[in-house]
Amino acid sequence: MRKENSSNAINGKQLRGDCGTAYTLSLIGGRWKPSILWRLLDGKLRYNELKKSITGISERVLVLQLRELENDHLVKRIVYPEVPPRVEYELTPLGWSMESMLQHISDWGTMHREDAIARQASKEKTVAAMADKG
Amino acid sequence: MRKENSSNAINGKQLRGDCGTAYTLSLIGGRWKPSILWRLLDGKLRYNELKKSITGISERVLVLQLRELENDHLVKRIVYPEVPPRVEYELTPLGWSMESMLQHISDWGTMHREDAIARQASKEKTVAAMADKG
DNA sequence: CAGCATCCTTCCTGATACTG
DNA sequence: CAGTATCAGGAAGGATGCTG
Repeated sequence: MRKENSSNAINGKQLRGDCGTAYTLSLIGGRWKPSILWRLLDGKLRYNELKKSITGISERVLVLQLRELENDHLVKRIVYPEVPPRVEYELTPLGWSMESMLQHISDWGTMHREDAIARQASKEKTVAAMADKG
Repeated sequence: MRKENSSNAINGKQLRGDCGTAYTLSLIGGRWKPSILWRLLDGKLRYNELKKSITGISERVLVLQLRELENDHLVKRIVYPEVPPRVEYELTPLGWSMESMLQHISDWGTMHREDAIARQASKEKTVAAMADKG
């Protein structure tokens, strides 16, 4: 993914050595990877189904992320030698081993996102009130 | 952080709405944030202690990430009005609420990083063997 | 259908020098 | 001590057009 001799990559290695967290995040930290994995938890999907279900992703990025997930052995790519072509993506056992972890992450996010939104709203309210006065 | 009108930011919002996972990752997905949080799980630390304990991080980045963590209410910044100045960072209750999740993520990473390294090694061995033959 | 190639923009990161 | 300011480089992400 990264040039191995860039200081970027070197620091990344130190981090991975540092603790497992960084390693895990290097796998699922991509912008769209959680969405992809999340959808595949419901079962295998075709390329086009993935594309349509993830609003806003570009083809280029989708393919890139899928290839990375494939390289990391989280996702399996199955090509059917047909015309028209058909390609399906499904989680590998390693991918499935993430299920409870993804659930944990999602739960935390869902729970605390509410708080964050409430905080944001009250903040904007305060700003609005100040603007009213000023 | 991002310009709100960029398509980048819009897609980010959709993602956050998509599932809690993306929200959580937007908080801890930064390159150095896991390291920072991880260290603060051992107790509060001064700026310089953090800097020294995280090898390779630049001051600028450390400050930026700390500010983001502060804005997200994961970390509290305590300034002591002394000379020389002293600033300590500690986890907020919200930060502490991440503990088991971070542990989960770290455990997964530690466990499966071994596999990945082994895979990588056997791959390189194969390549080397092929090079020997060829 | 499933994707690759190309070009472009934005963002992130790091190094260096300076300050209250 | 605990930062800030500025600049540069590289990586990630996006838009579009084309192909087996």
